[in-house]
Amino acid sequence: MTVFQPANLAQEPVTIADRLFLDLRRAILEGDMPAGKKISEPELAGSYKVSRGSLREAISKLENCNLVTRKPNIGARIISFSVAQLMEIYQIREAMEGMAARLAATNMSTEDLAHLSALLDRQQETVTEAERLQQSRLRHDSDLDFHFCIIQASGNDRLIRMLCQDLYDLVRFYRFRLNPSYTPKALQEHELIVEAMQRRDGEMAELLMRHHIRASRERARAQLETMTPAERGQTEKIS
Amino acid sequence: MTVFQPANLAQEPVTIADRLFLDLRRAILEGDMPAGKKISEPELAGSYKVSRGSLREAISKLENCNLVTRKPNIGARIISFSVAQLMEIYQIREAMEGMAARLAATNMSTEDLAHLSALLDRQQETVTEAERLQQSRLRHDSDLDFHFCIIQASGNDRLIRMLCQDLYDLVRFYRFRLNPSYTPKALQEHELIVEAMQRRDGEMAELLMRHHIRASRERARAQLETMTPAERGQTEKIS
DNA sequence: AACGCTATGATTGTCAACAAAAGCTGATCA
DNA sequence: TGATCAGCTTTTGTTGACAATCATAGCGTT
Repeated sequence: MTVFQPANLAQEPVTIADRLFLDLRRAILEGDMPAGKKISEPELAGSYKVSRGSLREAISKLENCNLVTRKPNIGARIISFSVAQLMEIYQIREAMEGMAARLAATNMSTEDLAHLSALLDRQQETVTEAERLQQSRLRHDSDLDFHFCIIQASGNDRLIRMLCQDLYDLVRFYRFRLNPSYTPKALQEHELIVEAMQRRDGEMAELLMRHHIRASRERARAQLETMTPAERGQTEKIS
Repeated sequence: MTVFQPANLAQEPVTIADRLFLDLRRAILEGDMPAGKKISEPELAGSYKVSRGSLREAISKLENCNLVTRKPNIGARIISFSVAQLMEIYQIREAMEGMAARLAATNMSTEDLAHLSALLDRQQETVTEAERLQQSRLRHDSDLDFHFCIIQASGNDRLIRMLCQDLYDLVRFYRFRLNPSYTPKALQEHELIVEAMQRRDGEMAELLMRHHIRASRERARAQLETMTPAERGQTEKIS
């Protein structure tokens, strides 16, 4: 089995609650439902033409993905945005993806490594192309692909689930709203990581991955500080 | 707020599904429900005197804790036991708790550090006492307390939640069934970690924590290999 | 005018019945 | 004898109605 599968671990939804969960998740991630908004069960159930029971099950799944929070007898609401939380996520990714890179360095098959390297080459071309088209989302997606590949190659199933299912939904949530600038530097860091993995140097791969994520965190922080208060206002924590 | 609160983050359950969730979780963790067993909704709902709706909500919460798995149209079952999965958990803890120790080294208040040091002293006494009474569970609980304190002191709320809510239920699940021997060596390693934190040396605290968890993993692995096939048979993966 | 209390409306939690799917039993046929 | 399929049973998914809880607005009191 190769690790090069689409980032969307798309298992065909068989149940109504499942389909609803996927729809709602997409809506939240892509900003169709504003961050921090309270969820009205009767209203949502009506607009999606499902019963409240199925909706509650879908909401429960969203809670697993950390995309909504629920309080007893009060209700659910979309998570709200905070810079502090984004920094926390970067810290966790630093630790976990560092470990993933270490494991991937020894576990990844040579052909998968070749594919990963090819992916980077394509990205190099895409960067200039995307730059021209102003399609930053293109670059972001390929950035996510890179990280997904390495995580998948770690071989640690639980690590994969914790990252891909639990944490990366949050990453997408923030990424969509921040639309961070994606510097060529990040691509260089990616290449260094792959080179270490090609040398099967797990220790170095981990160090480089941690450095890369820490650097990304600082780039995001710097970008946030340049944003106008108005831009941040929409996204600031609502509590 | 001090980090020295009971490991059971006990918020009084207000809803039936909540209370049921806590009951079931305890039952699973303490082995009242055998690992790998299929959950019959009508049966469980009957024995706990609740409706299937509430039960399903509780099961959904158990799924979040990674204590049960659910397949559509087939049902839920208690997670089953596998050595490979236990090793995976140790790897994740190595990465995440290492980061927690690094953060705690700079965040922890001096008085909390003093408390932690005192906790270790008490454990030192308790070890001999427990040794005499053959109450290995005593030692394990205090081991968990140690790790909980450092995680809580990291200050990273999401890291705390991912570890304390998601991963440590699994740790307890395995710990109850393996009943691992708790060597004095582990206590020494704990002391080294605290000393590094007292020096506010986050880098070293992380290294020592990672070393400690890696060593614990190898101790667990070694102990597993000495177990008879019969002992392991009850706990082996049922698939 | 400000604070607290009460009644009302809306929302969430809970339940039991219905529909659909999976698993099993036993009969049939090669 | 063995496999296959039909029909039945059991289990899960889904729904709408009922009960409990929370938020709000209006009133009265200090």
